[in-house]
Amino acid sequence: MRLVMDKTDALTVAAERLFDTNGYTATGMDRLTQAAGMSSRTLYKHVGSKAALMGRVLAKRDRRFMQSIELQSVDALFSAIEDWIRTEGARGCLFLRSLAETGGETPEIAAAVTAHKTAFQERIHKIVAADLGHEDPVLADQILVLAEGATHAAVYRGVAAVSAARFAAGLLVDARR
Amino acid sequence: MRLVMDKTDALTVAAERLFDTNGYTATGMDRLTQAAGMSSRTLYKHVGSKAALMGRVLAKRDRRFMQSIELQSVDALFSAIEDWIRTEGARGCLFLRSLAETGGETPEIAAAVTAHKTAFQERIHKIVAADLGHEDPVLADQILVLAEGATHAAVYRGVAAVSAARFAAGLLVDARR
DNA sequence: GACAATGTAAAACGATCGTTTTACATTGTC
DNA sequence: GACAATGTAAAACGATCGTTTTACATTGTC
Repeated sequence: MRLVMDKTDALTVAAERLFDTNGYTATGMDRLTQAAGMSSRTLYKHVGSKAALMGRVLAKRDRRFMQSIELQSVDALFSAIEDWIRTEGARGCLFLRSLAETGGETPEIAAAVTAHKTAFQERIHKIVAADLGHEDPVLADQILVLAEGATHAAVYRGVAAVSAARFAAGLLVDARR
Repeated sequence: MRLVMDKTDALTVAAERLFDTNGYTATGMDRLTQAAGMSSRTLYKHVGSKAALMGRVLAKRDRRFMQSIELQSVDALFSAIEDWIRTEGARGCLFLRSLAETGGETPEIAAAVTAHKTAFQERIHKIVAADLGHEDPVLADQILVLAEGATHAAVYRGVAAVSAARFAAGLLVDARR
């Protein structure tokens, strides 16, 4: 485990913030090099291209988000989503946004999004199974929709959207217990 | 009522398609003029700027979407969302996407998104009230989250996401009846 | 302390961005 | 049929895009 961030990590962190708040296409390489304190030559030697940088950003975000939802109950899931939104803000899912921004035609981005959403679905299935004591794919699909809805309704409704999702999820889980 | 589309309408239709499938920032004005069969001079005389064009596109999409959900039951709402996705595809809400793409800093877009989401929320409250026979803001918030979730989960789960939302919505409505 | 590796700053690449202008043709109206 | 309005095609505006190159400084290793 590294105790300090090297320059490449710092670049990824800075890039995630810029892409998230300003959009992938609208963020220029000069803003990225400047924010990372790195020359463009070094940036290109390390990551190869803007699309590859976004691939790293999304892979890292996937790890970070997935770690924050290593949970055993549906209620804890929505609590974690609320925490995430409180600290990170709510601008909609960065994965879906960057996929749509690029028309699904940037391979590094498309691959990262598929990997993340597959992992996210599987995680929700596991959380539902742990909560209920058995698998329930039907309920898991409902919880997935609520989680995605909380993330996106929060853009204009704030954490109230997550509270509504959490309460609804509780009712749906109880209906299946 | 006009029976044929004039050139400005054709431009808005073409622009909606291009912005929706390729993203707002990634779509250049030359692709727009070409798709609309219109010189750039005429385009600028009519709409003023790219941001203003997007404002028109979003205003028109708002009207079209809102007309498609003039309904009196929650079940019919999700049926309409499923129809919409079957004919239009699912790339996530164009309003939220263009807002995020521009960092919320393009006035024409920010205004159109606020107007749309306010109207959307109000419509869901009305649909819930019509279905239940009385107002229920708590249920309406839950339905809003499910609708937003269906829209975005459908990007990778297809219409199955809408079916899951529809079924969950039925349970939540029954719990309040 | 030689030297390869790795970094920097800055210019340059060709392409494309949104927008305006030029020069002219087509249209609709009195 | 004169003439203002409205259209076109195409060049041009300055800015910026992602990426590469040049010329040189700093670093780490034997």
